[in-house]
Amino acid sequence: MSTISAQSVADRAFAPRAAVGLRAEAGFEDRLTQAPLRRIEAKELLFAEGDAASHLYRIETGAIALYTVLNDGRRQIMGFAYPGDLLGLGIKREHDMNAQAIKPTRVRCLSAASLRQAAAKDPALALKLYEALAAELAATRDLLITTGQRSALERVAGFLLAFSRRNDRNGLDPEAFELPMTRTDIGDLLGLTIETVSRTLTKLRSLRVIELPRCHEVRVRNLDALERMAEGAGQEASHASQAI
Amino acid sequence: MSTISAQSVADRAFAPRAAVGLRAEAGFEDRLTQAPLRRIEAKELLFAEGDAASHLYRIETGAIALYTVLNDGRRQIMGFAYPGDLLGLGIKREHDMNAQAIKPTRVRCLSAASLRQAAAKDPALALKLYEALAAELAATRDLLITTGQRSALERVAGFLLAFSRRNDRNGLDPEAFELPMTRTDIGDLLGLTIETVSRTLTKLRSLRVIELPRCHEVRVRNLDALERMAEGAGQEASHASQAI
DNA sequence: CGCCATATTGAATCGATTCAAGAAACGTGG
DNA sequence: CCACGTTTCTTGAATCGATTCAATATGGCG
Repeated sequence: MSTISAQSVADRAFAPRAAVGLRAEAGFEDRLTQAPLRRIEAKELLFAEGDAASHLYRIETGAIALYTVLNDGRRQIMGFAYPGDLLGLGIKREHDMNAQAIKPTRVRCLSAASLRQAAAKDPALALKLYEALAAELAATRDLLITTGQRSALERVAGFLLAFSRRNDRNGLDPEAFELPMTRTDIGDLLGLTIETVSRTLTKLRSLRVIELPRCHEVRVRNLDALERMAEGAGQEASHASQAI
Repeated sequence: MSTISAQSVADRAFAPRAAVGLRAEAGFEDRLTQAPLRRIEAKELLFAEGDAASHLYRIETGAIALYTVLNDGRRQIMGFAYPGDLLGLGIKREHDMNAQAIKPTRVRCLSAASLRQAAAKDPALALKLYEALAAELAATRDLLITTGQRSALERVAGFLLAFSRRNDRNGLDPEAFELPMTRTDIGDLLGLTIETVSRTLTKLRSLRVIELPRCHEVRVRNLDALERMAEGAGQEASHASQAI
């Protein structure tokens, strides 16, 4: 559910994929370390809808929200990008979304034109970009399942769980993390109002599943319960997985 | 909203993209016309979740639903694929979705392994695959906005509008089309129940926006109104697009 | 310290769902 | 070709989960 995150999808990916990635890694990583670094303040836009899609970005530190806005102001966040994630993978000449930092952020900027040229000559690089795009698609599909099918409790539980799992992958504490975004951001990601997000967090707290020392700080008290709630163990006797 | 459809996204794409596509078109099209044709009955699966992702498919005739099923049976349709659309664009070794024909369908089958090899040597082909994947991502994002932000009326109106526009692109009547899928399918795409889909269609009919000669046959009576409803002109005085 | 953003909580409402009953459409076999 | 059974669709009534509106509370920051 953390979306956009190539890492978050790695969970479900297969070993050979990583192996292929390694060959390309060298050249691509070189390219990135040489790429200019850009600093963005919280709330500043990295790019906006309609801007020329001149660069591919990689988040170094911080976090960025990707979103579109409907003509009446409703906003759908497509995902949050965290360190290591790539932004701007499309093939369009202009961005069709807004990318806004939700905290001070640093990104590496690669020229889209030269990257495209390089990819035409280097199949390993091309494959790497293809994989990154496929990962973004997988993350978007995850979120689609969430907004299309899940209850508020499942959405919020799943959202929190994604932080726990990301921490786990990164060797950090899977039972304590910070929410860098506002309740409004969470709501606009999950298709809920800010009030519902707040109420649902309160409910998880009163169920002793999480603690909220501060409103942007989460401590997981019962990871199993959180996982069950994300899967829809709201109240009903859990339907046997594949039983008839 | 018709999702997955490379065509449906072409609307929003830019001229140079098509130009680039043309060069690759020749080789790719050759490859496809030589590829074996497979016939699938209605309700038959082209592939299922967990199957080896051995092939890339292109729909020749018919229609296919792409979906995932949650452990408790809820189903999210990610999109419908129509003639010309590509299926199986991922990089994973196994499919992470089900592809089920919703009417008798014919598909061309390309070996994923050989295609991958060819793409490594032919940047134009690689770009074509990349574009197709980007189109699928764009379509999925559209659907995410729909399920995340829109009301039942907006969802159904937008869904119908996609058929109208597809017909328009194909030189067919934009005011008459057939719905190849069931109400259940529509509901599982849009994140609504079958009853809500039915009621909403009835509402559009009683508002004289559409006619339903048969339940799988739609005639648009007021395209403007349908477009307005898809954009959220439910009842409120439509907010000026970009006004402050 | 005090202010403005953000977050929480409550009460009333509303849109969509659920449960339930028919109606229509479809396919199949007589 | 019609009758039948089955599936799909429609419609109604009651319910429920999430939203809306409104009133505090909290907290980050100048």
